[in-house]
Amino acid sequence: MEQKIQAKNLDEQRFGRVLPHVSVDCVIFGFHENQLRVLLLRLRSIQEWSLPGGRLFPDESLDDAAHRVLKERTGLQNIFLKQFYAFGDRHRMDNTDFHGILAKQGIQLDPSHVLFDRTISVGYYALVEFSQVTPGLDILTEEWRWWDVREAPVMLFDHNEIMSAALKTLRRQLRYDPVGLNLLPEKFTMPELQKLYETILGKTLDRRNFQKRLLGYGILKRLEERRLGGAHKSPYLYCFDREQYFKALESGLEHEW
Amino acid sequence: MEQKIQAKNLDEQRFGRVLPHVSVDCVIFGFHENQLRVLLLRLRSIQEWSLPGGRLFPDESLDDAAHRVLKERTGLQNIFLKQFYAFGDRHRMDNTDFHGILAKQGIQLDPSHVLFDRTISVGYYALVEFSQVTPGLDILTEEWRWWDVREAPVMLFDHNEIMSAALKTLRRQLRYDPVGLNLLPEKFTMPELQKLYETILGKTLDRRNFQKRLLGYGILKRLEERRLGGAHKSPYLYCFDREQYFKALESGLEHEW
DNA sequence: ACAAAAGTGTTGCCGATACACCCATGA
DNA sequence: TCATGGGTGTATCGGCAACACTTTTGT
Repeated sequence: MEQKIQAKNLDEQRFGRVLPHVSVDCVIFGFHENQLRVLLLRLRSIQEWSLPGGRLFPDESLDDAAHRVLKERTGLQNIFLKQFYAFGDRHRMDNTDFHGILAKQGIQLDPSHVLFDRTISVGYYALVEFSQVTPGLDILTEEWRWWDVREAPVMLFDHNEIMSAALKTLRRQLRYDPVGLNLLPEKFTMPELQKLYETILGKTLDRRNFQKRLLGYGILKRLEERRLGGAHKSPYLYCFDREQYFKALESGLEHEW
Repeated sequence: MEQKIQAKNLDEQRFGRVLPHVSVDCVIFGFHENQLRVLLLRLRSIQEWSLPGGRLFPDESLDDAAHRVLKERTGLQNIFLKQFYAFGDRHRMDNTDFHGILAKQGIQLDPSHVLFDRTISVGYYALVEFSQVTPGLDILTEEWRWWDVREAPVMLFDHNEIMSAALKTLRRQLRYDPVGLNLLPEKFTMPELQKLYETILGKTLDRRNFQKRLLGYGILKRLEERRLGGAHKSPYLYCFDREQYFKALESGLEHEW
């Protein structure tokens, strides 16, 4: 009975007023301790981890839905968020036996329930500043965690594939996306920025050439401060010159990596 | 009565077994007489032109649906086809009064009919060889026509926006897509290939540099033949070295335009 | 023979890479 | 004082753009 009520709540709160056959999934990237990470969550009673996602309300655009999911998951608004691909394989959801899982909990849902629909998912990727994120748990979510992209677990449905596609897009888009601005804190050093690029690209870059290049874009401001406490020579702090940054992005940051 | 039957047919043939809320739309590019063209069609009783599109059968992937639409429209199979964006604005279909149009014909459909659903559309673009296309008319289609992309008419829904987005993607993807191979006939001259690129990019290119660059990729084979009948010096004919082409595409054709 | 189009070669510039030296800091 | 990391400068190389001359063809 308890369970039945829960199923009913679940239905009304999450699935009562949503469109069938369409969803959004967000690959939320963060950067911490020199690792590129993704925010994943594990749904109640489901073993596999999954990407934060959700369905559309009838009056909501795809973009709005993605922003809403992001806000529900990270508490953040006005985040950099970009659609990158729609996943529509016929059997993309076949690896999960929802009926079995729910049955074990004594939850019965009609076979025509939205949850079992064959669904096209539109993928978005987000760049967020790690330290600002404090995900909340909702009724469906049992656990959340940041994973190193290289060590991501087996996920629900085709979510591993979606994550890989997001990463690939991110790499190709490095020139056009405000990567540093969104993934790093307000102030950062040149080596830190370089580490971010190296981590995303998965290869090392020449220190001197990197600095010349990035400064060449004219989108960084060097501050008077330096980062103290390091074991060696203290590096300068930089921040983004937002006005210049967005101006530069429109024309693309040229150059290949 | 006649009309009612038609409405019923329409329903069974086209909408009886499809998913609601999702569709695909194809921007089909061709090249003819030095113009980049798109294949548009006009649906029966609807004034505006539209992109060829359709809904998904329950057992069909997005890609399969796009290929099916393409085949229905052009008779072509194994065509270069690429997904480029999902369009999901809340009001993207608001500019058309289906109820009014159908009412004028005496066709009554239930307000919950799939046709009136709020729909997310996944955009694909295709590159086809103009001369090979012979579109067929189906029960819903009244007229089809190739339009110069620069002179496309006002279209249904947000189809103008979808077409623009496709064109923008095509330009950015010039390096990665087998543009020439799909849009030109088997054999072609260097000036013809250059015209294609110039038309897509919307700007003129230096003849000598263009030739050096394209030949530099090592994906073209020069034939012994020349194109005769021109008023002046007869140019060589080329064809693609398919093996080399696909090998080169994997690494990307480098270089920016 | 002449006009118009097509084939080919050379130069110079700019950006990216490769590489070396000096400086600051904490242990 | 030394090891380590951070700041800065220079030489070279390659790709692309700019550009000119010759050849072919139909009229």
